[in-house]
Formats: sequence, C-alpha cells, structure tokens
Amino acid sequence: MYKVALVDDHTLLSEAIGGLVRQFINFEVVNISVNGKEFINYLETANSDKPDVVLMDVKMPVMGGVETTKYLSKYYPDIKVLALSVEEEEGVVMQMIRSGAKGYLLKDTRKSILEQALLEVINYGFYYTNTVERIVKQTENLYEEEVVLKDREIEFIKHACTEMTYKQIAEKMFLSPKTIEGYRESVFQKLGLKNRTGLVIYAIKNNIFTP
Amino acid sequence: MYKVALVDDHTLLSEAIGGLVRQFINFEVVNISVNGKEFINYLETANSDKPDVVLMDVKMPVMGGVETTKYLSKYYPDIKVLALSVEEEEGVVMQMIRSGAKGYLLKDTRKSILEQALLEVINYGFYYTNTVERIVKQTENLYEEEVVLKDREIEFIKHACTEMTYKQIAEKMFLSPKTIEGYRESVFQKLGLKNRTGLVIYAIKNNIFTP
DNA sequence: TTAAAAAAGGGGATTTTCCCCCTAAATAAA
DNA sequence: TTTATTTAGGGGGAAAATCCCCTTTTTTAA
Repeated sequence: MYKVALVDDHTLLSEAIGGLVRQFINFEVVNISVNGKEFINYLETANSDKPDVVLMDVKMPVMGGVETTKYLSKYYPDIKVLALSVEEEEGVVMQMIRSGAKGYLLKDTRKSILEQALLEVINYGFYYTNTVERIVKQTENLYEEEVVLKDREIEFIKHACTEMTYKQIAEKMFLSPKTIEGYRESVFQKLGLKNRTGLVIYAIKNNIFTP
Repeated sequence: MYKVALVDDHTLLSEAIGGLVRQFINFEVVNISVNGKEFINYLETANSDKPDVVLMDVKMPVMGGVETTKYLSKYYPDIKVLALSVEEEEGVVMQMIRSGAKGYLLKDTRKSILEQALLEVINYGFYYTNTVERIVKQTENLYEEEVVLKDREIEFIKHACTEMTYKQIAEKMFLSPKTIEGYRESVFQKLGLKNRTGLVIYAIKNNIFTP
C-alpha cells in the first residue's frame, strides 16, 4: 500500500480528494493537514505513518507550500512532494519545483491523471505535465539569472502595494525618501517594470502581497 | 433523491466533491460542468435531469458564478444556488448573494457542513454561515449606496491594471486623455480611492481584473 | 419637446513618479 | 589590508498622475 498525505487549508477539498485517493488501488491516506506546520508536527510524532507522497497546496496560512517543500526536501528527502494548486503563475510553479517538488498538478486535472501522477512520482521519481514541462524549459532556456530580492526590497514592495506615497513609505520604514527611490529603482530594474502598477501586479502574482 | 449539480472549472475538485455528495444519503449528482455556459447548455437539453441545488464556484472562465447565478435566478428560480468558493472578499460574497445565491460556503468547510448546508437550502431555502451572515448584515447596515460602475468605467479600470499610462489607455480606447481623466476621477470618487495603486488592488479584490 | 443627466473633452496647477548620475559609509571578500 | 559590494542617501529634471473647475455634445426621461 502506498501512503499518501494531503496538505491543504481547504478542508473540503482535501477530504474530497482523500476520498478519491482511497478509491485508487494500493493507495491509502495516512494524514490530512491544513498547513505545513501541522504536517511537519505530524511527521515528527513518534510512530507516525510516514507517507510516500504528499499532495501539497501552495498558498496556505501559517506555513506555505514552498517553505514546507524546502523543509521536507532537507529533512525527509524520501517523501515525495507533488504540488496540487490553482496557482498557474510561472513564478510560483518554478518556486515549487526549485524547492524540491517532484511534480505540479493544477486543480483542473482529472482523477485518472491524479492516479497516474501519484504512480509515476512513486515509481519514476517525478511527474511533469506538458504545461509544467514547458514552463520549466522556458525558464531554464531563458536562464533568467534568478531575480533575488532582498528583505528590505520585499518590505518596500509590500508597502508599495498600498495607497501610500513613497514619502509615506519612507516614514513608515524610517528611511529617507531618497533611499526608497533607490529601492524602487533597483526593484524596477531587476524585474523589468515600467511603473508602480506593474510592481503591484508582480507582487500579487508572486505572492509577495495578497490583496 | 435530491439532485445536485456541480459547476467548477477545477475538475479534480468537482469530481472529488461529487464523490462526497454521493456519500450523503438521499443525494445524487446529476451533472458536473466546468463553467456556467456549459451548465446552462445542460439545463436546456431536453429531458435533462434538473437539479434541486447547484454547487457553484465563483471564478470561472467563459461564464463566471455571478453571471450564471443571475441567469439561473431569472430563468430557473426553482434551482437553488449554493456558492462554494475560496473567495472570501466581502464584495464577491455580496455579489453572489445579490445575484440570488442561497448560501455561500468557503472551500475550507467540512464535509458535514456541506451536507447540512445542502439539506437546509433544500428544506428552508437558504443557508448562511456565521461569517457570511456577518458580512451581509454589515453591508446592509452600512447601506453603502451600492457603487455602480459603468461599462466604460470598468473597461478603463481593466486597462488601468496595466503598465500603460493614461495617455496610452486613451489611445487604446479611442478617447481623449482628458476623457480618461474624467473616468479616473469618477471612479476614484465612487470608490474612495487615493491613487492608481488603490484602484489596482480594488479591481483585483472585486474580480474586475485577474492578475 | 424640453429639462436633466450622462458622456466626452479641456485648462492649468500641484504632487508624485520616474530616471540618470553621483557620494559616503558600512560590509564582505580577496 | 586593500578592494569590491552593498546599503543609505542625494540633486535635478522630465514625465505622469492627481486635482479642481469648466464647456460642449449626446442621451435619456419626464
């Protein structure tokens, strides 16, 4: 019997998907958690039934999919993570893959594909849909020298997703308005943005800010 | 037997939730559609099995939950719509309720609540969770003279969620930049916004623009 | 058919944003 | 220890966005 765990804050969905998984032959559901933190707690419980595969949502409160996947890759490399999300953003997909996810399923996949994906992840170590494969290749080919935003820049971006002017942001961050201008410029340059509107859209797409 | 239909673009979820519903006694699933258009097509097919309740997602391609619910309230008032979504935005919830939804479930509700909600909608005509009830009351008490955005304004807002300048938006809409300024001003005034950043956030929160 | 309302456009001033280029201090790397 | 790199700060100008107040044309409704 292959053991599957589900990590998703949408209880109804994880219960329902758990039902589907139980229908597959040779599969059982050993744990359902509502976020990464809870799942890791489960794992660290003595004689907990370690799963072979985890179906992991990306956007979750407390501890998100990316963070959790990174943790699992490090401390439980035998547990395979299969991302299962509505997020189609290339950035998000790549983040999960880079964090160690063995596959990425969109929530509009069919039951049979889910079963196939689970089996392939267990037997071959990965499962990529065409879409995801395309995204991975695209991103690799473009070898876009992975944009790295600094903490202070991310903080700035969050404030920029607000009706505050840069002057007000400067006050809030206890910095001179000119320093904020500096952040603005470096962020625009790194991300290839034209204006603040673009920044807001970027921040939302990349989960830096949630409206 | 109560008949249930599911309308959701996330196939995996609707299949899985369909499985849950079938477990409830006296319930059967008569149709699963991926968007409103497809569901209405189903309804209009001769001798289609008309459902008692529809579990309706809000955000869907082609024909969304709000539009579909309005249509159903008008042409199929006997079919009760129960919204089932991850959208927690007050605006979105209210839109669904105003469009005729008999209840609004978040996707993190439990299986037992789903069954209860289905039964209550069928027997009493509605099912409101505490959260939704609070939102409805809040909104009603504030009797915020329901902001009505005109088509042209909405079109403008969509363009404003872009890196285009107002001048470029004007070109795209074949209008003078000054007219665009007029839209900007009336929209800002109606929605109580300070600047374009606020507009972008509003548009995303209210499903006018999807990043 | 006439009054009212909505849509389209405008002048001009102020603020904010954007852009390019530059300096000083603190940190990290060699 | 010297050399980069990062972080913080700045000047000045151009462009865009914001604001207020105003006119003309088109639609709509009484």
